[in-house]
Amino acid sequence: MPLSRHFEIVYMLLHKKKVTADELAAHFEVSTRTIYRDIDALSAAGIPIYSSRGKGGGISLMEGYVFNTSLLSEQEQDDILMALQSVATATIPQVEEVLSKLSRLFKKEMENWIEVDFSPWGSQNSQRQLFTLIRNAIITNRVIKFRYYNVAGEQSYRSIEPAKLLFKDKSWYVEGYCLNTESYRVFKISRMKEIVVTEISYEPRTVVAATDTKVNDLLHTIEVTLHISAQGAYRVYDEFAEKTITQREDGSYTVTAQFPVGNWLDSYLLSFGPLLIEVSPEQVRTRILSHLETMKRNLNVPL
DNA sequence: CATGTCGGATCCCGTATTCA
DNA sequence: TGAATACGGGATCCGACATG
Repeated sequence: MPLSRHFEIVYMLLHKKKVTADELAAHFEVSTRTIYRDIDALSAAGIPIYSSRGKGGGISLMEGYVFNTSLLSEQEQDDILMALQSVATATIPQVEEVLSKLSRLFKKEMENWIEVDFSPWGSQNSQRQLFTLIRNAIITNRVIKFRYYNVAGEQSYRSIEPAKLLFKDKSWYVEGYCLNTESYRVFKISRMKEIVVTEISYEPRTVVAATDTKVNDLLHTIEVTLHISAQGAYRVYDEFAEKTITQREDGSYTVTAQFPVGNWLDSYLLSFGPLLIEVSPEQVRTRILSHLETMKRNLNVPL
């Protein structure tokens, strides 16, 4: 998928001012020729990328060019996802802006830019249908009713005026005005059962408050601090919001972010492999270590 | 259509050589 | 001695063709 590679190239260039085509080729496991074609595409898309020849040369961005890093902030990714999935609903102002920014960079099929995986942990195919159902309810302004299980496992029946679909931490959420509690709430789609789109229509309410905290409350999250080596730059900038990242003097990164507690977090952290230098808090570190011990035993690696 | 391979062109730069 | 020139290695660039 070339578009995501284009993004990564730009991000690498932002943080290492000069990179040779060979390095990029090795990093992406493609040929240098392909890298040059990417550079071509990027500069054709209006990114001030240039390369200097000869010894000590390499590919770099124009001096002083500050890429709008908010381009990839979590919020905007969410917006893009939403926009891509429900093109007709473009009622959220930021979406327009983000899409035009993107289309300026990548004029062509940006449908492929992000792969939406509706079933990250298994074969929950039904989530896709739910998603479509809720999306249609939003578009047509219909109240939906459903049975809901909260974090504590308690169930309740809700009627909401759905306002917005959110994609966060690998799951879909619907935000809406809950008629039972008369307030805006966020619901995790996978915990919604027996969803019914009613005939009752509603007038879209004016302001939908941004609800990062609400979503986090819902998720049982924990604040985790990661120390990731400089070689992990592309993952850091790909996967974390700008404001959570601090670069150290030696080029490595410290990231502090909210994560959902559980096995997913463990696998996620393990996926960093040698890029991960430190992790806190202690309880998370211990879990990772015990996973590694188990793996060692399973694979019969001598201690 | 994106990618890889090949071959060659071109450039930059440090170093060695030549020349006035 | 100092300036001009030659050379070679490292790097970008590009076209043509093959592959899947």
